[in-house]
Amino acid sequence: MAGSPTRDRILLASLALFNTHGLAAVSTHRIAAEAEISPGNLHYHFKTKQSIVEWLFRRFEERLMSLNGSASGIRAIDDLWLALHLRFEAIDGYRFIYRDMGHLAAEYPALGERAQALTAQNLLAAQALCEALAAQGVIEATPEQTQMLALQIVFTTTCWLSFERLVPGRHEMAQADPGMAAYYTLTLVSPYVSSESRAYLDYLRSKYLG
Amino acid sequence: MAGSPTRDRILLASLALFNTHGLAAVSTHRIAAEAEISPGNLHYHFKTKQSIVEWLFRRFEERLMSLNGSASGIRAIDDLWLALHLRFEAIDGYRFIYRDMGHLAAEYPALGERAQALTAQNLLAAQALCEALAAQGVIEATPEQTQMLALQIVFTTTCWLSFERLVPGRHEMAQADPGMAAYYTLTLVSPYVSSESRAYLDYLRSKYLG
DNA sequence: GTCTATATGCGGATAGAC
DNA sequence: GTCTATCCGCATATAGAC
Repeated sequence: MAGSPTRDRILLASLALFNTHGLAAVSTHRIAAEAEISPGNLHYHFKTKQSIVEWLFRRFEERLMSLNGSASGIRAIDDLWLALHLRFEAIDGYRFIYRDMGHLAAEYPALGERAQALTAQNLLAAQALCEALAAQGVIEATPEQTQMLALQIVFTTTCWLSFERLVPGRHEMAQADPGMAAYYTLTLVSPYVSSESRAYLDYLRSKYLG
Repeated sequence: MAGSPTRDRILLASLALFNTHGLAAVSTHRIAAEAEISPGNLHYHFKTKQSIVEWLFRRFEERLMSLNGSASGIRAIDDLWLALHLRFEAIDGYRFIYRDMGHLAAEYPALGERAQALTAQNLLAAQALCEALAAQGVIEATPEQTQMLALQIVFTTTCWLSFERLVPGRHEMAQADPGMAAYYTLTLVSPYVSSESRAYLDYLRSKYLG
């Protein structure tokens, strides 16, 4: 996966710049400068800017899909808490993808479709997760409520970090707050949590606030 | 507000193109072509592309703020249902703003800050709305739950239409579905709705599904 | 107010030496 | 693999005639 060290430096520099300044605002020249190589050398390793974005997107896909795969092991609230943290951290690491999805899908239609496919997978994983929680008695919900809860979770994990930049007091392109994101998501689950698990959920939420 | 007819045609053409193709992807030449005028004439009416975006953003602000102002009249579930529809339709009419917020804030920092300020106002209006619902006995929630519910509503109204493009089966840049958006938002409120209002809420939701 | 023609700059991508 | 130098095209914005 590392290929050559230079190749990897380019990907790392690109990721950092895209996350900080946005996909559209970062030129290949700037990437080359950040990676401390020449523009020509950059094009030796990646023929086009698109191919850089594709590689980053692939890594993002793989990371999320691996999280989706291990979603079946969730049995209790603290499993959910951990899973949410991991997911928000993964998305935060590639935050430019969802933040600049409009531009990304318009510029690279193939990636737009893959993003849709990824969302479909996330939805399936979230549904499996919610059904597992219901089966374990952690939450009490009708099948329709379970379905909607899964949708809420996917919507939130996908868009929350982008939204966070819109609430004043946050630094626009700077680091996000995965803890707050997980806290918010647990709030969505909260109305459906059974009385046995409620104490632990309240404990987790209060611990975050403190 | 209309100024000259040409000036207004430019704004209308810009809005349509931005909504369809995205802010970054639309050039001033293309706007001029859509408005059936010359590029030079466009710059007679608007010195810069930025000023076009600023005018559209101002209209968007005014529309949302007027909705925020009339939010105090909400007393029952069907008031909420109507208010959500109006809000989603307003946002849908200027959907490029939230969809391309990353690029917009990076390119025009002043507008990014105004978007933050607008979000703060939306949050206040949503809190007032939720408190009114609680005072009327439509919902039953602790102050903290009321607070979080307001946040959920603002998050959803802000980001849902952008998220919708990510779920497969939708046309990326095409028309959205405000009905589905309102349905989803009511689901968020649902756990807190008191038994007296629940029947009507279920009626509204089932009517949408049918 | 509206047009045509053009200046200016930048970003993506290439050529060819080392 | 890496560099410097350069081409090409597009987008914003301007100049000046009508």
